Amino acid sequence: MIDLGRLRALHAVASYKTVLAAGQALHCTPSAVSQQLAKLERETGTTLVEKDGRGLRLTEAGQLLARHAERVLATVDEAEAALAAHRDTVTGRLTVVAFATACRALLPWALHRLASEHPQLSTGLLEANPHEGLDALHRGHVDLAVLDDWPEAPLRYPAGIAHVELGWDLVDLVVPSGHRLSGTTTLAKCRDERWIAAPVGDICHEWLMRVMPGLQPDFHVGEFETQMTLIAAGLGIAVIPRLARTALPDGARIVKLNPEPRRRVVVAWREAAAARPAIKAAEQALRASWTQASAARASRTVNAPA
Amino acid sequence: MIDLGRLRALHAVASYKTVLAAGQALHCTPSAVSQQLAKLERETGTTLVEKDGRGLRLTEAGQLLARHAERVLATVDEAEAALAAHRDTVTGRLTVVAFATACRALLPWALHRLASEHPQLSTGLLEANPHEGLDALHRGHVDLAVLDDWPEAPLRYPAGIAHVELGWDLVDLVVPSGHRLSGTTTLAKCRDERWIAAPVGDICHEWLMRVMPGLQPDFHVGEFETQMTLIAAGLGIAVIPRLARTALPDGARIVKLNPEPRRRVVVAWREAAAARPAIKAAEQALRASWTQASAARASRTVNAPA
DNA sequence: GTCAATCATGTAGCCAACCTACAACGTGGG
DNA sequence: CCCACGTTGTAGGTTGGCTACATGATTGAC
Repeated sequence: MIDLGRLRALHAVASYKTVLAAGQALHCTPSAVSQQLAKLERETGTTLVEKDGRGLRLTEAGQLLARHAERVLATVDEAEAALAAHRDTVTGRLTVVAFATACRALLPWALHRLASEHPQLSTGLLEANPHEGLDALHRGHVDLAVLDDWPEAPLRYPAGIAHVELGWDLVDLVVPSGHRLSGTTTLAKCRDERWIAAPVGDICHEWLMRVMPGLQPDFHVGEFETQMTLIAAGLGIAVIPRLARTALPDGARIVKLNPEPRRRVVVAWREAAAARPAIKAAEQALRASWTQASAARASRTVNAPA
Repeated sequence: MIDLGRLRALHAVASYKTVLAAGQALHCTPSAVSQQLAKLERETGTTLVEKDGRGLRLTEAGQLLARHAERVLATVDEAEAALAAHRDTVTGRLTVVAFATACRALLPWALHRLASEHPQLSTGLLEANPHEGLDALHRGHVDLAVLDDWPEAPLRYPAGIAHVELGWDLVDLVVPSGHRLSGTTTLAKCRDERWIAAPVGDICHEWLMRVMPGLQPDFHVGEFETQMTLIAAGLGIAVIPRLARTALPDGARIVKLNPEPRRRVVVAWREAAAARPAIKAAEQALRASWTQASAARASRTVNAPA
């Protein structure tokens, strides 16, 4: 197939009328241009230029090919321009995986912000636990992952996955209103309570087992709202991250823990896609969403203290 | 600017989904394809492919560029196809230069034939003497030349000009009906006649001076028709090529010469343009036109003998 | 008419780019 | 857990392009 360099040479000669000028335009010697033309003629089996006095003149075939060359070069230019535009535009499709609480408390605002700031970006959301999320990210099923990373059961980030910390999510002990515990306590002192935990396999359950080995919860419930309802009904106690807590139902109250358990909330992406503007924009949106949620929690705590 | 080979590699990977298959399609090793992709990524500063299990997957930027690559490659294909079609099509513009007599006796039929057989060909005609014609051909002002080449004053064909003989045009002596000469004669015996010749500078005049050195014609007239009218009026004698002779006017008759003077009629073109189909087609048309004119002269001679 | 300027085009040689062969690595399936 | 599959890195040979210089041809001026 025809080589682009040859087409460029022909086009330059067609434009500048002389091999010398074409060479200057292409930043090379006229000899190089001449050789390119000669090879183009050999390769196409066509006479493209003819001598014309001191200079030369394109034959009809040469003019024909020069016109086509112009189209080809223009098309290549378009491709480059489109790629350059894509390179620094938040566009395309961005799929995010997040753990359940983040899906509820963080992602709606983040995705809304993203959509309004970047209309060309189409978004998607997948709820999954951090292990699944990391795997989905690694396999390219999603472009961004929002993960909860417990210090006592830390995640393993595969090579090629970059991550940054969004912030720390503190964990409170929630007990029925009339419960004996009050003020500040430690998890060790709660070992004999009736526990409400996440289902087996859930990372929260895994963490709890790691923090309190041998504990045998009486309830296994995934949604924190349900856990709180169970607490308010006086059936047991549970540890609940603040990000997951909306309003405290009647019949439940908070007991501070010391040391305060906490999990890291992390945003992760493939390093290969790190340069993509959509990734950076999404991370910014998540960060904004995080500070907004933190502020909301703070004001809620002030307005309705435990 | 982007290289075509890289675009081809990307397009092949986009089409065949795997570097291996793309390599087979491009008749090279997967390593070569991989390297092309890597360079394309470096050059564009964009991530175009990402690993996906055992194989790989195009990023959005990769898909974008692959789509554009398809357009580019298609445009290049069009260019090649157009050039190939042009290469073996009688098309474009063909300008012919011819000496005066050929313009009248040969070219009308030849150009007509050419136009009817090859509607895509546009033709042009320029009347000029052989020297001017050869120069115009050499300079590229015309594409084909029909020349009269007198053995006694032969043309010099510059390098790069090819020519073939179309045929020989015999020359007769034409005298007034009541003239003393009859049968067969020689030019030498006519030296003392009143001569009608072409204008000074005309190749026919040049030839006559070469054949009969020192001759001083009394009349200098370019058109042979006029010469014959002068002869019929009894004003002198002249040598007239058969190609230029239409009907013999009353008052003029032919005297055969021995040896019979003759001129070669030649078709010439630039060797650089020899491959052009229009050149060959025009030469064929001229040849057909020549045999047709010869046949017409023969029948006219039979029907109206001197 | 001659001479100088201008322009294209060969040639030799250097250099960069490309491709192949081979090995190493990671992945998915039995 | 191992094997097949696919990509990617590396070394080496080859091709191809470009430069510098010389040559040939043409034009215009003195």
